[in-house]
Amino acid sequence: MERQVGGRRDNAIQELLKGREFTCQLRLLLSLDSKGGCAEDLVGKILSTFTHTISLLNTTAAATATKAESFDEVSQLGPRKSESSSGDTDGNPSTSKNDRPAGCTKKRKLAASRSWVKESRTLVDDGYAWRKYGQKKILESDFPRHYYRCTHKFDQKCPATKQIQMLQDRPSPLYRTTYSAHHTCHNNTLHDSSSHQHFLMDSAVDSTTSCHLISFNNSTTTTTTPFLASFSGSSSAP
DNA sequence: ATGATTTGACCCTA
DNA sequence: TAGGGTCAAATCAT
Repeated sequence: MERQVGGRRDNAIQELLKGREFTCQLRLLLSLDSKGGCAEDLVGKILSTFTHTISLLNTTAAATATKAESFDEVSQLGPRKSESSSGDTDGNPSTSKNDRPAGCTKKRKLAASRSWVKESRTLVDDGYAWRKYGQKKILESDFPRHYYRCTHKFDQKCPATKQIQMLQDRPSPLYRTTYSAHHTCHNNTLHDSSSHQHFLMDSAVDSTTSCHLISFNNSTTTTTTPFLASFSGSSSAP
C-alpha cells in the first residue's frame, strides 16, 4: 500500500524531472534565438515551478523514507518559554489531574509545533537520561508509541521529552523519534550539550553509520541506556 | 530500599 | 466523541 504510493510518487518525480529537462532545453533554444526575455522569463518560472514541485515531492518522500529526517526548529536551543507551564505541573507534585492549569493544553499545542523528528533504522542513544512515562497504542500504527521525558524533569525542570515509535519491523526496523523541547539539564549521564549537538549533526547523515548509533534487535541490545532496553521488549502491544 | 517501567485512567484538543 | 499525551499506582529490577 505504502509502497504503491511511494512508487507513484517516484513516477511523478520522474515525470517532473523530464518536464524540467524539456523546459531547460526550451530555454536553451530561446536563449539561442535571443528573441526577447519575456518568453525566457516564462520558461524560468516554469522551471522554478518544476524544481519546487520536485523538491516538495522529495521532501514528502523523505518523510517516510529510511533516512528521512526533518527538523522544524533544530536551531532553537535552550529553554523554551512555552514550557514554563510545564513547571506548573512538574514543580507541583500535589497538583492532581483534575486541577491542572488550563495553560497546559496550550503548552501541549506549542510543544507540538516546536518539535523535530528523526527517523532511523536503529534506536539512538542520544546521551541523555530518559525516563519512560507512557506507552500508547496509536491508531494509525501497528506499533505502540513510547513516551519519554528527561530524568531531570523535576530536579532541573528540564522540559525535554521524546516519543519513539516503530514504523515498521520488516524487512528491517524503522523508528521515528519525535523530540519536544531541548534539554536544560546539565548533569547528563553520558554527554554534555556539545555532544548533543554532535548527535544532532550526526543525525543529518545516514544514521546507520553514526558513531552514536547502537545495534538493536529483539534478542540483543548492546546499550546500557534504559530506554533502549525497555523499548526492545515492548514493541509488541498488549 | 530506591529508582525505573508498566499500564489503566484521566484530560485536552480537534 | 475519538485519539493522543500525561499521570500515578502497581509492579519490577537492581
